[in-house]
Amino acid sequence: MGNVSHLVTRTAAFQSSIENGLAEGSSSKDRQFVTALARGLDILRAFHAGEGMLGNQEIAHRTGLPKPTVARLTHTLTELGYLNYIRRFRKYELGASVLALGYAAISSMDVRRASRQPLEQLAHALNASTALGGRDRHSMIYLEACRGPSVVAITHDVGTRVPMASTAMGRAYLFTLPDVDRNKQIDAIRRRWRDDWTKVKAGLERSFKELTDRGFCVTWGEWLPELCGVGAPLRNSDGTAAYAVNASAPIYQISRDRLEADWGPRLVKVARDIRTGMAAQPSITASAGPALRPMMANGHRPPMSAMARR
DNA sequence: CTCAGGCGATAGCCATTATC
DNA sequence: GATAATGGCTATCGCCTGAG
Repeated sequence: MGNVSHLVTRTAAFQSSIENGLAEGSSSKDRQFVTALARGLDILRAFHAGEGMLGNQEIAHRTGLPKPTVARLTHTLTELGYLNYIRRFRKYELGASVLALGYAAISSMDVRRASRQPLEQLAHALNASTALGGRDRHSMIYLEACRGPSVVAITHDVGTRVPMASTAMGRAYLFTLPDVDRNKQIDAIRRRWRDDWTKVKAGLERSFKELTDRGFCVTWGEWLPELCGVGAPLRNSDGTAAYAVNASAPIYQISRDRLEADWGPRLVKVARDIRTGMAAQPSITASAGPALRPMMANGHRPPMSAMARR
């Protein structure tokens, strides 16, 4: 495999790469598509984990929106609690209402509960980082993340976004999509990486062959040069690929042979165990709701948004 | 302390688009 | 098709910082 580290050599570089054309996927002819809403959501997406505050100028740069438009939207989002304005720095940070949305989404995912224990056990057994991911437009986003006892170099947490094209998790997800959906995603990837499409395509093809032959794929320094990993798809009971799992570690900690002979088969088994666990568990709304949403004194449950605002 | 320069925010106007 | 809402462009204002 050639050196493709220049494609995306840092997480920040990847984050920048997804900054442009955020509202893509919409059709100008689609009368049901509300552009203003999409733009508002794009502004929220401009904020990345660990980056702190952003000013309107930076948001405008990241989203490709005009500054006055950004100013209006950030004002509106602030009024609604989705952004906080820090007067001292004249910048914005994500507000509590965003957390409420994220919490509401993540707490209702059966797959996340079913995956936690198997991923934790695997992370400890391999001394690796393991994760469950789902699609986020043309990226993968971590829905669960576990770390082995002495993994020092990888600090990806829940909410981390990684590229679909150059990670084992993303390729595993792509592999099991229905043809029509996969082709759409690959078209988008080709547009995004048009300058390096030959290399990206070669990587995808190699991974798809591995997935066909063995049920998992291996990446070696293709996203971050110091990182390697294996990925496996996680299909819904109806056969569609809704998620993917991975195990990753710094390159110096592991040999490629061991990735292929040991980690891959183990990850495939974990994916199978998670799917079995999902089938055995009742819906979150029936089983975990009370534990997640404590009763108030009057016997009512506080709304999620109210809990997150505290 | 003053001033200039840089940066970010926004008001005003007008064109375009969405909605009814 | 009428009206309201949205968005883009430009100019300007205000704040901050560093130099003198």
